[in-house]
Amino acid sequence: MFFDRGTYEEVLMNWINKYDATAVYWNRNYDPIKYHKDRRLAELLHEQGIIVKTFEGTLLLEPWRIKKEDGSPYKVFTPYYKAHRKESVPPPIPRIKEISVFRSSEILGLYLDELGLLPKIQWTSRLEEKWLAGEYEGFRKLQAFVKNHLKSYTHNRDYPSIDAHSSLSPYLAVGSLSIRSVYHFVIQQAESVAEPFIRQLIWRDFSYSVLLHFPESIQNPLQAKFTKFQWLENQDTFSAWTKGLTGYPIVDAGMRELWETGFMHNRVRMIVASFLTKHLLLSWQKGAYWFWDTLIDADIANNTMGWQWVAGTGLDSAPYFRIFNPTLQGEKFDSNGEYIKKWVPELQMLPNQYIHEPDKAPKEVLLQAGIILGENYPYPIVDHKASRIRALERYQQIK
DNA sequence: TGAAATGTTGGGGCG
DNA sequence: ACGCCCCAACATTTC
Repeated sequence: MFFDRGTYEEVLMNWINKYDATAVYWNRNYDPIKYHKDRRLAELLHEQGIIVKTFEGTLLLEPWRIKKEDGSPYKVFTPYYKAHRKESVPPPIPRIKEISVFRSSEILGLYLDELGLLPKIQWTSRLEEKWLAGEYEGFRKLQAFVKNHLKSYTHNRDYPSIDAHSSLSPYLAVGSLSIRSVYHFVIQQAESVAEPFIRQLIWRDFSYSVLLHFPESIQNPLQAKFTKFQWLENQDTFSAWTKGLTGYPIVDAGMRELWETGFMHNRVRMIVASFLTKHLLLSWQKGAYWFWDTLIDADIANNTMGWQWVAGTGLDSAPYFRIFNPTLQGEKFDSNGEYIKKWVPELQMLPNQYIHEPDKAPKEVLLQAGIILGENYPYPIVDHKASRIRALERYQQIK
């Protein structure tokens, strides 16, 4: 791998001239901005007489491949999924054994640290502990997942304290692991074992298909009527949310897991997103931007679709009245508080009975657990019942 | 990929 | 023994 500095057209043309390159190969990228940039680059290279070959390495099927009979894009997942399933996913291209281009010692790139991009403060150490980069590590995770967790995936995937997910999302997001390799590895298992996971992979294809047809949905609600929705502006509640200081343990645990590891369990992503948009009435765009900034697996299509789904502004999204109760969600999916205690250590001594609502615990119990509400753990920043009613009223106006 | 409110049923306590 | 009430427990409707 080599580094250089400059706009990518400049750098590439410079290298092409320097090494007399005759062809440039790359994998297509479907982030709308990058996609158009790549298209312009291809034209530029073409004009210069350079051969350009691009490949599919990001999705199971190209985002324009699955369309309804009338040629319009699917807007609902299940029919998309069925149509997708009728197509066959091409196998990955075999590994290239040898590239006879030039010796890598002849290439004069910059060293990574010459770019001045490495952080001066060592904030990445927790991330590096959890995530090893590269295809080898991604494939190792895939093997371990299929061997140990795929069978129980459907049953366990909603429980954040159980290690039942694949952990492949960062590798897929940055492209260090080919999704087609993942597909063809998983599909060797019995259909009933493989299919629930494949279905999740197809959500990813679906989100790219939607994004391709509605690129402005990164910024704007897919349902136009939500353009006039008045989200609140409140730096205090937003800041409490980002720091995991909302007083709702499951929300706080999720936000702190995100901050420390760049990852958050999917069930908890839905809970914290629902809390931001419904309980705090802060815009999903604000939440999406925070996720984009902090998630190691940040993926523009998945992120956009996920947030629009929760906020109820998307095409095939949760109805406006579907508001998660953070206490109930905690009780259902982290019943013994294991996940909460891992990420919110100040609640570690609190008995399970009160772990999802510390503010309901009797004084003696809190004292015993070393918790002083308002000092080392916050009171709930909003009242659940009141915020639920407030959100329903606001959303009702849009309906 | 919800939760709350409301409706229905049936067992048990009790006069 | 019987009717009445209470209220879980479950089902349905509504937001």
